Amino acid sequence: MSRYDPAQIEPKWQKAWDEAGCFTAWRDPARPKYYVLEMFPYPSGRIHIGHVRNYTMGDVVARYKSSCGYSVLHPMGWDAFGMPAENAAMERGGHPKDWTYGNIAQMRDQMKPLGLSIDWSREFATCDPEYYGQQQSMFIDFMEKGLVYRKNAVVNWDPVDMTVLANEQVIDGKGWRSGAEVERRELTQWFFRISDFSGELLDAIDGLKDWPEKVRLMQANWIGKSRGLQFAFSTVDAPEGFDRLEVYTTRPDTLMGASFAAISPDHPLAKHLERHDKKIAEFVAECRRIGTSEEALEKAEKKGLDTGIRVRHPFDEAWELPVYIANFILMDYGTGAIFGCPAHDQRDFDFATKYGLPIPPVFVAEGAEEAALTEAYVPMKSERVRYVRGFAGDDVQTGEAAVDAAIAFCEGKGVGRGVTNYRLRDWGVSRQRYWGCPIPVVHCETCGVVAEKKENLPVELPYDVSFDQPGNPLDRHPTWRDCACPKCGAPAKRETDTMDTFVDSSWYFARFTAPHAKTPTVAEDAEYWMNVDQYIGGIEHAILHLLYSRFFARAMHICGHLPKKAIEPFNALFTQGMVTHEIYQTRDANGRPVYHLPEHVYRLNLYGEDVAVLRPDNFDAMTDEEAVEFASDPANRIEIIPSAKMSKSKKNVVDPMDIIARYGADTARWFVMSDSPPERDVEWTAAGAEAAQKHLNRVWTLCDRIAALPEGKPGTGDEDLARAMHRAVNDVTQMIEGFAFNKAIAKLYEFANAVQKSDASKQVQRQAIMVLAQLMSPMTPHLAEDIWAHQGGEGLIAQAPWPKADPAMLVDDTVTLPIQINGKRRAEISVPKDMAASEVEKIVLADEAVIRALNGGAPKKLIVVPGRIVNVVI
RNA sequence: GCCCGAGUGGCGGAAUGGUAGACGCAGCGGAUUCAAAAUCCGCCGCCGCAAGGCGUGCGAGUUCGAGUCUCGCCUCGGGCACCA
Repeated sequence: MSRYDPAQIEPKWQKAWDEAGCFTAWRDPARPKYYVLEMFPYPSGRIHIGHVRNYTMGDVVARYKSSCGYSVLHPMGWDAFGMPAENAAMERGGHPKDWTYGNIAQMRDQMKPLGLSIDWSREFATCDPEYYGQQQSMFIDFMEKGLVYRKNAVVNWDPVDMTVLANEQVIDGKGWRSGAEVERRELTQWFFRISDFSGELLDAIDGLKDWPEKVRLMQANWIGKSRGLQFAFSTVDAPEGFDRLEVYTTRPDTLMGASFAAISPDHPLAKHLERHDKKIAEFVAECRRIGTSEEALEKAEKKGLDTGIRVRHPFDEAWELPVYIANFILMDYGTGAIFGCPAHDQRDFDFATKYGLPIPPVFVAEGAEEAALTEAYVPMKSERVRYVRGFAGDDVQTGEAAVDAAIAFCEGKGVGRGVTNYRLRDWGVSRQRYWGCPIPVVHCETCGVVAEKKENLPVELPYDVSFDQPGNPLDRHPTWRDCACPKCGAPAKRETDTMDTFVDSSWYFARFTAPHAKTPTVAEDAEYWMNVDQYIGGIEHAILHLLYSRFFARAMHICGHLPKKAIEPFNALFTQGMVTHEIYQTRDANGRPVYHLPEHVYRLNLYGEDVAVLRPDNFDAMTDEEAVEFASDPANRIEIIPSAKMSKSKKNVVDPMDIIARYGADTARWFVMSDSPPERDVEWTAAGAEAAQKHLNRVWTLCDRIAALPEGKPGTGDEDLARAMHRAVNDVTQMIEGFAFNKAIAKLYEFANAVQKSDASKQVQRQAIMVLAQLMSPMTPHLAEDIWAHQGGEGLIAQAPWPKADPAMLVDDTVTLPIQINGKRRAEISVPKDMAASEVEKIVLADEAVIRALNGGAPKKLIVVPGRIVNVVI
């Protein structure tokens, strides 16, 4: 009798696949292609269970499609630039490059034992000069096509560390290391013109049929198309050059409810005023301390300052409105100036209340009378309301109709024009950091901003940098910065900004089609492999990464790097849920949170209370009683924060390597695919691994037992087992196609139970176990190969064609119909599948439970849903 | 604050508007064993001896029939443009 020993069989079959070249992708004109891609990982150093879940899902699809006869491309790479490498260098010394490549090597070593069907010959990291050099080349192409430009933009500035901070590094308005109040500072930065594509990116969402509806909605909302009126107020008492104030509104129908005008602290008028007015300067400075994130701005207390300037209402010269500077107005949206209508906007209402401004209603609910408001009245735009201060359209109309009428009216009067606006802003790609793709540009005193010559690419990052001072090491590098102007040859300075890491991840999927080419892509490879047929990744990337990639694909097409068909690069998208874990927290002397890894925490249930303590050094030497006693002391307790997305910064990560070492990869794979639906978050618990292991053992034992049956052994129930087999093939296939892996696994449990209980002939049992192995092979490929070989299967299961269900074996002759009385199930009957409804009715009315319920009377109604259910209404 | 999503037994979860709880975990009972592990068989939403009643976050509604559809809430999670 053989034993299931993953430690022995897993390396064996991985070697067999390698030797057979099972996973090397090649252009095969004879077969349809299938490109399956999981979002590539950031090389943090260790894979976590979320990676295992993500890559196993992709692997199931890749292996399944390969069995179905497709020529499959399933590559892997590394999203390798970014802040953590620099943070590590600052905290622990060392170099970001060494840290990153060291991490990649470790993670590759951790991933390989999973037995993923990856074409490792295509692997690359975005920090490879071979990759980012091509990215620089495309940056230059984008410059030539006018897709790139420079403008001023604000960043978070830490005045103590003298460095730019990411939003993540700003905590409650303070720098994460220095604790200093963060300021906003303007820098000249590089931008991609994604907003030129707003309309197209929005319209094309309709074509993304195989994307989750919620992602399409989120993208549409992010792009944020709005129709409104842009017009200018004429100003009173404004400085020279500011005799007009342009505002944009999506509710021009509320113009008669205007109560004030407000401008962003970054508005040119505000900037002008702060130079001459101390109070304004102080207020604007206060606004700038809020930070740059939209979340911070929206959550901050709404404040404003009256500038003393007035504007004239466009319909009434005598009607003047005060102009405030307000901290919640975004310079990037519309014109950076608004008029406030407090009656119909809660934020404006709060503002008007705070500063004692009038709140005139423009419309009231249909049938209601005008009355003083205690909160803003904001009905749906599609709702009909009665206008009491309307000026265009009907008295009673929907908001939509009123907006259209108001725009038409204003255009007719020469007050502004209807415009379509988008919320989407241009993509700022400049980062004042070392560990990123250098922007391949040179600043020359005579020629200005000049693109580097392509033959000089890649502009490689210098290795000799130090992280002992804050700020960008490229800025203070002694020689790297100095260069010759590509145009005139005079001494010039390199751009020291590097690119946002989102740029790196916006085209890697295209690069995988020709990963080592001397151009960004190769036409025939892109033509054959694009698009990605199935993209799989976290829901947290639903907006930015996917939107940037959609833009990038268009830009690459414009520059001739992708075919037209690839401008929407991902045919189907699946967003997997996240693996969550609870968080363990203590606080340092300054009250700032400190997080702890689960492996350093002893977690137990103490008299019904969930308790966590940090494991003391001598924890392993403690007896259970001592450990409980230690945990009982409230002084040792640490805080448990409810389960959240696993993140390195919160340290709530678990190590899948332990599971692989202990149970083998197939168990880990089986486990992460079972139970939770793949699109849903799953909280990590260790309990299920044992169960998965047990089941795989059971399947192996079953295989062994069947192999040991005497040849030609007759049996009973051949037909039943054959039917169960065809049913399993049909169901599991459907469920894999539909990304319902947890349900596929439930079916596989059922089928395994059926095989185990069967006393069919050896021939049928053998067929059943081999089909079971095939159906399991996408999830547990090693075990499946071993069963296949044990039963004398031909070749590798990885290369065997996917089994097909015989439709004739799927139909049952009789069905069980539940009988409901007034919608509650009361009985059931078994009838031939095709029995006429009238026949069914007769049987139902003769049923004992029905007769009892009717109590001699006749039913009000009798509903027969053929093949499903019967409902008797009394 | 704004946008998006999710809530079903002790737990993870099944359920084209049609038998709520498939499948698994945990638990309970039994077989095997000197004993244990492993394995196998059975039970397993709640209340109730039973008949029966109640049950899908809360409150309404549509329907012969609602976990599923509509409206209003509550709670939790994701994103918010420099985290990746």
